[in-house]
Amino acid sequence: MNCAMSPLSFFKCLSEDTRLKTLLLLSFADELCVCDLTEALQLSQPKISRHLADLRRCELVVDERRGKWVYYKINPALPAWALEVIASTAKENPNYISEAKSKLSCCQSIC
Amino acid sequence: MNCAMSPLSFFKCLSEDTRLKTLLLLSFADELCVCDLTEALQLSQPKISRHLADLRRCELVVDERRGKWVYYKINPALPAWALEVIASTAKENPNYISEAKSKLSCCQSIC
DNA sequence: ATTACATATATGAAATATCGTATGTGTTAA
DNA sequence: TTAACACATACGATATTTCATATATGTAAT
Repeated sequence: MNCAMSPLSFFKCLSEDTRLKTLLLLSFADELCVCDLTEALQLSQPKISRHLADLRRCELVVDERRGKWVYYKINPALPAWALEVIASTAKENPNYISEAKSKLSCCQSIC
Repeated sequence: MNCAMSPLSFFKCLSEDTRLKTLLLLSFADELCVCDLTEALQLSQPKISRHLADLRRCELVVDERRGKWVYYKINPALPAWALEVIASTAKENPNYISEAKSKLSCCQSIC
């Protein structure tokens, strides 16, 4: 996935299960590290990491290293319409992420 | 593309250029036939038709035959959040469809 | 019935996306 | 400086999507 912020590349990012769930979880959690996501989604670390790299390349998320951990959050500089798509999708589709969300109740990187 | 209305299949529909432009055009034009879309997007009839079939399967659009023509419109029964995603994407990304829109000024099926 | 036109689908080839596994990089603590 | 941990990336293999081309279906008019 070969980005440049356009509606098409934006939706391409949202068109894969791991990336979509990651974005929706971030829309609730504000900030998560890679190990939180591997726990929540029950997926391998390289798989999570690869999809986070896609999201970074499209500038849908920004990362920040703090010590051993790398924290990701939704890019606050995204256009308003894009932020709203993510927020309303998260809000209106609770079932899609409820299971992952429950495994996030106590973040690995904090607790 | 193997649908059932879920956020994931919704965004998969929006993740391809032809399908996304088709939806955004429909969001302006209300109703278009296949030949309008081939004109506006300058693409082959089977290509348009195939993508419309995907959109139908996911229930993002509904079709109605009237005489020789088949008219498509956005499925009015879509959940509100999905309708809003389409509408706000169309509104906030005028450049993405301006060229196609200009070739639609006089619909083939009507004029 | 035959023709013309609008649209739909089947088929295999080509392009693209995704994945598991192995390995590399950066950080911390001993 | 070594070890342990968190994360990133490279590499093939596989799966999925997309496409062009050919052909089928449905409608209307003759």
